[in-house]
Amino acid sequence: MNRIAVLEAWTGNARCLHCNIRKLALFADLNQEDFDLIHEPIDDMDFDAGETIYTMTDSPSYVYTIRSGLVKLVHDLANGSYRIVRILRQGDVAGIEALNGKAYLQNAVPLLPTAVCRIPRAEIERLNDQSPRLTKQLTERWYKAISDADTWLSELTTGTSRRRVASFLLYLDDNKHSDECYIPSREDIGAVLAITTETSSRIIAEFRRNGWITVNGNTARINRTALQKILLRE
Amino acid sequence: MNRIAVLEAWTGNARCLHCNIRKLALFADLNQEDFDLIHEPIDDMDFDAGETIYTMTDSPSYVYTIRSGLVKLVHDLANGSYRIVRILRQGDVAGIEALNGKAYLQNAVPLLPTAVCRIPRAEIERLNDQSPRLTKQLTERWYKAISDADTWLSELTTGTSRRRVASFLLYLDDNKHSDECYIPSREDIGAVLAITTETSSRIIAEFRRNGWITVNGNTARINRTALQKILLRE
DNA sequence: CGGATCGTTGACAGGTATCAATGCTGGTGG
DNA sequence: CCACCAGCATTGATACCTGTCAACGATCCG
Repeated sequence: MNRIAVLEAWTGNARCLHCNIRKLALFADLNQEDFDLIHEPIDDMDFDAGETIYTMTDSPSYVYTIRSGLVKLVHDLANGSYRIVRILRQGDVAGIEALNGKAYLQNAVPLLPTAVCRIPRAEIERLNDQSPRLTKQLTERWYKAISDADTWLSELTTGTSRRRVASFLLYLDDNKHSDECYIPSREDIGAVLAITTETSSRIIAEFRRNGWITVNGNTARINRTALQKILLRE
Repeated sequence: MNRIAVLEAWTGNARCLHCNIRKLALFADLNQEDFDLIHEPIDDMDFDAGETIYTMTDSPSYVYTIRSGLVKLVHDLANGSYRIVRILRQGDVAGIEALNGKAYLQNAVPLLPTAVCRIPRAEIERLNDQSPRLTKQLTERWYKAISDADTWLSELTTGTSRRRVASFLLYLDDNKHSDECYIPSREDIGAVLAITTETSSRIIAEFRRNGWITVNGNTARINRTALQKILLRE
């Protein structure tokens, strides 16, 4: 089960108003008046890697904004394996599909220690009804979800597995915070790219031998030029 | 270039109110009052198979509701090939990402003669601001787009190509109108499943020889039980 | 009737999955 | 503190699958 630390209950609007990632977040455009409409608490929560933020069988009552960390969206398959359909990072929204009220479409699992703020669906609906300032951000989030899904579908599942790994590494590198980017386990890389663990391991190892990436635990430094050349060929 | 037949300009709200697919469409929940808010014309348009409804380079000024027919969303790749990221049918919305104002994410191309109604983005934004009755349908459409994208990503790009073809045929059969379902060209099947034209041809031919599908031009009758058995194995 | 387009099939090379074994590393308990 | 263990990464051998290149058949249409 998950270790969930509710750091503090939301009691006023000060914390949202002064949130240090607010310009990235769903509530970016809201003003004082909007925050006064919020009734239920918005909780900050911390998760360790491998815990579960939500699963497909949970009641879709919350939307999560990622304050820090990295989260994979995992779709379980009938045969017991799984696919990773997206990776979310700071400022991204997880579980936006809860707004439709049907169900979460995947399980959300942190790849790294991750901090989120958990927003009740009812509050988003109230705000959206009563304030015009949330609509734009919501549209933006839906758009990003589809855009990412379509990009993954068309770019990361096309071509040889070397091409896919190179493409995925470049994607991870695009989203890095520091000079090194996070590298998932070989099994997770396989689940993103629809290849086996062994194949992803072989290719990562080959890239290391070629000097195209320098792996350091679960991070790596990446030679973008070398990897981009593969995209052109394969 | 496309042959676009504007059947008639929208001059009142009678046509939308009495639209025979309205209960399926984006405007399902709107009332007389809402329709009175509409200023710009909503045009009915007919397209032949292979024409273009919109492309990624078009200004994202319209959202399209599909009245009849079948539409593929085509993502062009850098190397000249393409991937089909979704197939839309009656009641579905094409180009919902226009609401964010950035760009269409794919090209929309009919697989069959297709009738659409073309709704200016500005009208949807006006209605969404001034009436609460569009929000639910819009959320529903965003949800469906993501749900479909994630399902395609996780189900149709996983496993052997026989498994993928079987899975895709079952998907097509789920959405059929009559007792036969539409079968795309072998090249398009390949673009959906990330396999080559030859491989999809071989597999379809094999399924025919096995009696699991009966192809008739671009439609087919499908033995669901036989194909479902493949999904369990591969 | 020819030509164009699409579907089918063959041969073969190359890529990937599978099965299996061996390192590697971080954490745990004696 | 160190041996051990569990989990992950790596690598090898091999069979199978898929892409590639090529040829041929089927169908439609001018």
